[in-house]
Amino acid sequence: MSSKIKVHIADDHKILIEGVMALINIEDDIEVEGFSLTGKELINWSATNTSDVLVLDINMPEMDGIDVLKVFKHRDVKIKIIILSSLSDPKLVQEMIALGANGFLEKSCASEHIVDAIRAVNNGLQYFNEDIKSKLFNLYVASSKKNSNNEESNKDLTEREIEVLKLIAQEKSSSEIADTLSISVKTVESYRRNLYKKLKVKNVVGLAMYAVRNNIV
Amino acid sequence: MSSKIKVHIADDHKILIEGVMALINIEDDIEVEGFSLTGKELINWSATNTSDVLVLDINMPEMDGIDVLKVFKHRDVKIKIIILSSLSDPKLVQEMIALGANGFLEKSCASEHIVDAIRAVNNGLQYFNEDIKSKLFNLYVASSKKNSNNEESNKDLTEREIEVLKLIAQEKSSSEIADTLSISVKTVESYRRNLYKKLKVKNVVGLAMYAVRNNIV
DNA sequence: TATAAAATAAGGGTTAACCCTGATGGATTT
DNA sequence: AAATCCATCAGGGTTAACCCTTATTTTATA
Repeated sequence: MSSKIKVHIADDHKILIEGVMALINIEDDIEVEGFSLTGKELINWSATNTSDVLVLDINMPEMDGIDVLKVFKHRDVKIKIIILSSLSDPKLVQEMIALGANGFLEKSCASEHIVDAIRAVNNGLQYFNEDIKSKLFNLYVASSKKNSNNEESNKDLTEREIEVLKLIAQEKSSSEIADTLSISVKTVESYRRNLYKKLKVKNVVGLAMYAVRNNIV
Repeated sequence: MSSKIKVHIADDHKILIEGVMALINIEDDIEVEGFSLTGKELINWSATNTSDVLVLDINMPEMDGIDVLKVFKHRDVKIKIIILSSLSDPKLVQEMIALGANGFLEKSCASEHIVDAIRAVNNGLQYFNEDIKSKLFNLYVASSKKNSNNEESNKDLTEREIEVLKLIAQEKSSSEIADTLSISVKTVESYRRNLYKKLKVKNVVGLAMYAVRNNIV
């Protein structure tokens, strides 16, 4: 094997750090590079140091794991991140994924999963336990259905109204739309009014939101 | 038990219908109500009949399963739908979920899964085999990261600009935003101008599109 | 400490959006 | 034949959006 996978651990509980270190030190392809006890310490560490994988506790005082992820994302820190958390709120997990987390482990999960997770993310894979996958999957299904329900309730738009809406969503003004469709500006304004009424929105922003949410682009 | 779960089967292969019927008839809480050999037959059937659960093959000649889902959705047909397919392209599965599918089974899966799936969707649950869940999960993670990458490329929006953008996306006017944030209309207009420049959009429609695409709502 | 960036605000102007009313010819449906 | 619905257009009005410039205070960072 070329070289060991370097792991940094961030948690405000010394006992957890030591536990994880013990688990990792059994393996001969992984080593603990160091640890941080607070978010700030971690940020400082990251300014001049790096590792292959970061095991990050989400609940830390002052600056928590989410804040750390934001800073890392902003500074484009290249490190694989495994989140450790005691609870698995899917919304939170969703946010952490968006912020660049590569894996997620509940603290209650079997301890040997940590080394599997480390190897997985180090190889560019994602690592989420089944429970999280199921919860996120349900969220995902729910949102897919919600989006498509909206889609259905607007079939009463006419062809021309949809054309105009499409052009509005392309940031065109009424006069530009009139030119494009070779009709008068007044006609375009009529369609706008119909769209406002039919879609029950207050202004052009509502039209744009509707258009993008229903893929009329 | 109150009454049996009624199942309708739609597939252009008689042999598959008979196989599924055989599997179902073993169970004493499920019964086959009938079957359709084409999409059109199924649509006609649905006009005057119903069942609790529909087992729907996605590959049928003329009118395929997707078309059927669209018609059902449009007519707001209330029936739980389990998709049967030989291949599990995640994009396709995604579309079917959006169109109202409640479960998904690969034809290659163990045959006893079909009755589990029927009971699950009849109880209002989703039923997807693990393989599909994993594939969709990966899609989901990928899209979350992509969205957040966009978000990053314009991280130069200030806190206040994001607040204003959020309110704009809620169809609020500059004066309403000024009230909400307890600042002057002129200040709000300053933020608008900054947003136009930073996001390189022409008008408020561009702002709305950006907001909804980056989940700033 | 100096410099930059963010949040705040104003004056003053042009244009596009938005609202109301009303109208006509053509297509479809009853 | 009557009633809708659609696509089209107009007059005339109010307000909000949009564009330019400038400037102060606070906060963050080099």
